[in-house]
Amino acid sequence: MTRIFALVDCNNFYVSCERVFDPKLKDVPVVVLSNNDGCVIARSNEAKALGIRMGAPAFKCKDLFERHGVRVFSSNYSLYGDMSARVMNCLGSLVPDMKIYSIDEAFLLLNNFSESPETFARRIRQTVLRWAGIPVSIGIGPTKTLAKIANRFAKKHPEHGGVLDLTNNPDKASYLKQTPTEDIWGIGGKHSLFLRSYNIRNALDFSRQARDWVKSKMTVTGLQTLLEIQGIPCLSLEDSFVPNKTIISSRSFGGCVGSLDQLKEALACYVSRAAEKLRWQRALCTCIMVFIHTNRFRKDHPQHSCARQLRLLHSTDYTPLLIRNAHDILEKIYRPGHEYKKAGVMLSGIEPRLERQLTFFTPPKIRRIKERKLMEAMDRINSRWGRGTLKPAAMGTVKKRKMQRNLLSPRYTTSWHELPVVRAGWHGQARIPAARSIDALMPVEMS
DNA sequence: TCTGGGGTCCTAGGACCC
DNA sequence: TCTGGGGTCCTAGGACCC
Repeated sequence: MTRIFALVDCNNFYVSCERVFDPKLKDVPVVVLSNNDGCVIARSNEAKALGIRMGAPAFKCKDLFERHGVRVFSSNYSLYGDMSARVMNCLGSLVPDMKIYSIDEAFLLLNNFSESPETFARRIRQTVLRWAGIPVSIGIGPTKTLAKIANRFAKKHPEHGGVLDLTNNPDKASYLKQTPTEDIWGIGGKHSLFLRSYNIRNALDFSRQARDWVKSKMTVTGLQTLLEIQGIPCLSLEDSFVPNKTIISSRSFGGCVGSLDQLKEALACYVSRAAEKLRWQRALCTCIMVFIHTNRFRKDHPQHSCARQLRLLHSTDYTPLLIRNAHDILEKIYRPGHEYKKAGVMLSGIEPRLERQLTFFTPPKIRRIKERKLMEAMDRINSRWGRGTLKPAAMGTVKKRKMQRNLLSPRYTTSWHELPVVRAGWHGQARIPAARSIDALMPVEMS
């Protein structure tokens, strides 16, 4: 049976989240910055029109921001994560087969509905807008890659009303022709330049290339993209609960860190966070990698970047053990006399807890139970009272590494103290209602 | 002065094993 | 002069995605 894939993509997601609660942001240029207010990672259409590039360093755009009155925000992941959950819950209530692809995207299967895929997609679009307050675009096609291409047109060209179906579309060739190779999902800058040298400039040109040639030049992943564009599905919807194969936790520092002790504290925080994610997916890891970098933009400073991996004696999710191992690695790779800008940890060799491979060094059951109870208690307390309520002492007690987040909006939906106020009335200063519709303020279940 | 964080998959080469 | 065949695992790097 031919499958019908739909890709639902939230428009300028982070900006849209800010706009739900602040109507003054409508029709004005808005951007959201990465951690430490470093780079531009989301732009409203008005900001895009000003020529602000994705990933542009914020300090280089400062003048432009001021000149055009661009509203600038630090990233507010509490808000975006919660809004994403609302959108996804909404989609999940409308279709049975769905795969969340990223914080702002999900693939759906649109087979077996009484309405036409396009009509149904328009209904999905309206529902998400009403329930979550977030505008989305929906592309439809016989493969995921074609659905992606359709989505691009649905988003860019308002005349489609936010939905485009490329399945059996008589104008498919024309749409492919209007899709530059670098805009094809799976073809990035390098391959796009390479294709250009062969005068392959758009998806239609690419779709006409020989399979053997594409495979030899772009490996099997390139071949997969070719077949998908030709309408032959290579990518399935997949299970939504496939565990990650690696878990990374890392940060750039607001300033620079030179001392081993400070790096150890930072690393303990990252390990602790990664181990939490590991336990969350009920898994254990067998490998741990630590990396540190100096600031690669400071050519005038001595540079050092190093990563080293260690295979653990037995699989684990026990934070103290992971911190100990991370510190051992750090001591081996650390070089005094350098100002480090970033550090991180990666856990890999991940196996489900229930399928644990015992080794000669696996601790006896009684100790494992003790460790499990300790971690469960810590996770429970932190989930009830907030992250970091209970933490390993190795993380330090004083917050020294401060992240730059000077332009943060309130956590409208996840903090009691920061809820939007409709009208202050009898108890003080007025905060104007923020939501586009009252539904946007309600948890999805209530709408 | 200031340049994010978290993932996936593929390939090649070296060390090592029998 | 001639020097096998078939594996695994690890590391490093590249390319891509959001």
